[in-house]
Amino acid sequence: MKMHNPPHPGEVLRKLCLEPLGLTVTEAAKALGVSRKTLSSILNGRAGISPKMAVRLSLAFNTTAESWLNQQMQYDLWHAERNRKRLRVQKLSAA
Amino acid sequence: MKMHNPPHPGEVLRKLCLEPLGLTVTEAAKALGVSRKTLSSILNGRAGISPKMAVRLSLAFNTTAESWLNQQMQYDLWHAERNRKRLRVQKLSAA
DNA sequence: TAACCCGCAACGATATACGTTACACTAAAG
DNA sequence: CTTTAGTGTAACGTATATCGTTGCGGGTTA
Repeated sequence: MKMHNPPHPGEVLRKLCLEPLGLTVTEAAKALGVSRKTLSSILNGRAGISPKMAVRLSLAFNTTAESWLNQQMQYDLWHAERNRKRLRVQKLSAA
Repeated sequence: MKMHNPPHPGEVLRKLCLEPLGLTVTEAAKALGVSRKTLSSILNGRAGISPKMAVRLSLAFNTTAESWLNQQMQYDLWHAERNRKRLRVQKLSAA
């Protein structure tokens, strides 16, 4: 069981992509082809990274879309697992 | 570049979980705590596997939620990559 | 025939991604 | 001090997605 809160991918994006290149949010949003608000929401953890956005990031920053989606998945999964005790689910397979 | 269409996770779910246990859709849906329609949509490729659903599957079938979300991610990513040429994105990092 | 299972259409509630516009705050430059 | 650039974010609209309920037609089986 992994027990530490995975960072929101937006934080990583800012620290690893925008800051090293000295990019402003406005500049990066324009280059990515999205609105400033859309990028800002991601950077501040108010929106997730969609598959389409992951592809945009891969094109702009020469990375893999998979790595971005993977981070998003880990983040979503961690939050979903936190509430798993509230789900009433019967076991269907033998342990 | 991976070039083969990844299967929809719903197919895998049916083949690897429902059929081996001889479960009907109705039974499985009840055990998972979702409506028959919800599960049917997933099995027939009309809905994706959400993080919450992945946790339900992990509890019912003694698997990892990550494996289900990973399959969903590969599926979504493949479809997003297919249209990446339509995205107007500027490169921001040196190759 | 009757009981059960299935896919699916229709409708609503809720959430997310994305856009535009507008406002207030900050920091830097004139 | 005034102007400007950058930022966060609220409001509002649109499109799409998950998930629920209800109901219907078709298939299988007892």
